[in-house]
Amino acid sequence: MEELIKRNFRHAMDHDLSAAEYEEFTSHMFTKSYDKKSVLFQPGEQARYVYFILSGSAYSYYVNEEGDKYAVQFAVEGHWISDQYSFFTERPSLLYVETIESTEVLVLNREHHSALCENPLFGKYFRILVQNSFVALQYRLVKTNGEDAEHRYLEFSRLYPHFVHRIPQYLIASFLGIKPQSLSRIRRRLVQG
Amino acid sequence: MEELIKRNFRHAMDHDLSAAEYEEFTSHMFTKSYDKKSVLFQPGEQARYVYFILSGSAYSYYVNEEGDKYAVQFAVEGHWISDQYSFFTERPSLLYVETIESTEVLVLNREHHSALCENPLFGKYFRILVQNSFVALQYRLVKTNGEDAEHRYLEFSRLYPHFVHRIPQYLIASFLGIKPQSLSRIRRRLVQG
DNA sequence: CGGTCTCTTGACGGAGTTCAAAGCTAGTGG
DNA sequence: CCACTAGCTTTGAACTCCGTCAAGAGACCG
Repeated sequence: MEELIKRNFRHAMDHDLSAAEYEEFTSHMFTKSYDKKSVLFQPGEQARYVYFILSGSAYSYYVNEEGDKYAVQFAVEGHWISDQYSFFTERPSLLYVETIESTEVLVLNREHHSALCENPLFGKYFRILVQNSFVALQYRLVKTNGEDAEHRYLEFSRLYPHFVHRIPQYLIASFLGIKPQSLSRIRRRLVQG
Repeated sequence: MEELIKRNFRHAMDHDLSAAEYEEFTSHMFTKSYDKKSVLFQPGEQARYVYFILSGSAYSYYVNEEGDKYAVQFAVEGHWISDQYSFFTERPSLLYVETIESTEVLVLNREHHSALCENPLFGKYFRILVQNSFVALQYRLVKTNGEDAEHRYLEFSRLYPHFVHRIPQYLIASFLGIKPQSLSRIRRRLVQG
């Protein structure tokens, strides 16, 4: 777990956490374990926590009025996940967050998040996380809007190769905005011709 | 212009700018005028400025490899516009920003933006702006992904009623991810049936 | 008044959905 | 350790929405 967090800081900010910094950073978080397919929170509730995944995987998704499910974000070891909208505005979440596999997370609540942000190092770290979320979302909008499903799938495979064989196809389909049947057909086309 | 900015602060943060604060906020910005259809910056360039619109309107958009154009954001008086990704990361922009009408803007560059952020009041203001951008983008993804074009258009009309009769239809179509012909047919259906 | 830009309308085609059913696979309990 | 089941993936056929191509009608500006 220590190595995972330090690597995350190195990757996001080119900064090696000292022992004291690591201590401060993790002092108010606690670990929690979930079975597969556990719901961490749902629409209506506030997202009171952000979760750092230590092992396993989770995803956030939305269900529209017709009952169709659409994945918003996938997260594996070393990723953060939550509904940032709800977490920051304290308004009810629009999203579910649910584990895919059996998963262990570090939990951070809003008060401790704010407290950590008083330290410029951690403030900057969390600002970069928000910025990265924004960038990923805009990139997704820009690169997938107006492309057909095959392009979207190829782009997804290129960006997240480690997800392709780890996340169930019906979830990838819901991320791409298509039905599992369509993704199955696309994959067949790509293999055959 | 003064009223526009003060209203913006009131709306974003419930804060009434004092004369001194207003002075500090605007001291390093300058105004600039553009004809309609002027390009403020394009892909490849860095977005070195953020623009606050005093009068007129502008939008950001993306052009894919096939040459199709997709609007990302519209902005009228009292809105900010830029490519935040490029502005914050200093990497080349993915987007165009272009005026729709003849438009007057306040211009703020990165150095002065950083300087303003040293003041906690303005730091918070700009953090809220980024947060709002993120929220709007996620909301758009969540509310339009998987809906048909008619739903997307109705949602757009509901969220931005003032845009519907001010932004040309072919730009609204490009925002919705459809062709102008399709939007025309959708509008006819809505009026008739 | 002529030219360009925008919006409308029609006919056809293609990508993705829906409905339905069958094959796989992994996890569970006997 | 096997058998069964529930959930995931694949496949087929009919249908729907939107895109493409093409052409015409308005609107705006010089």
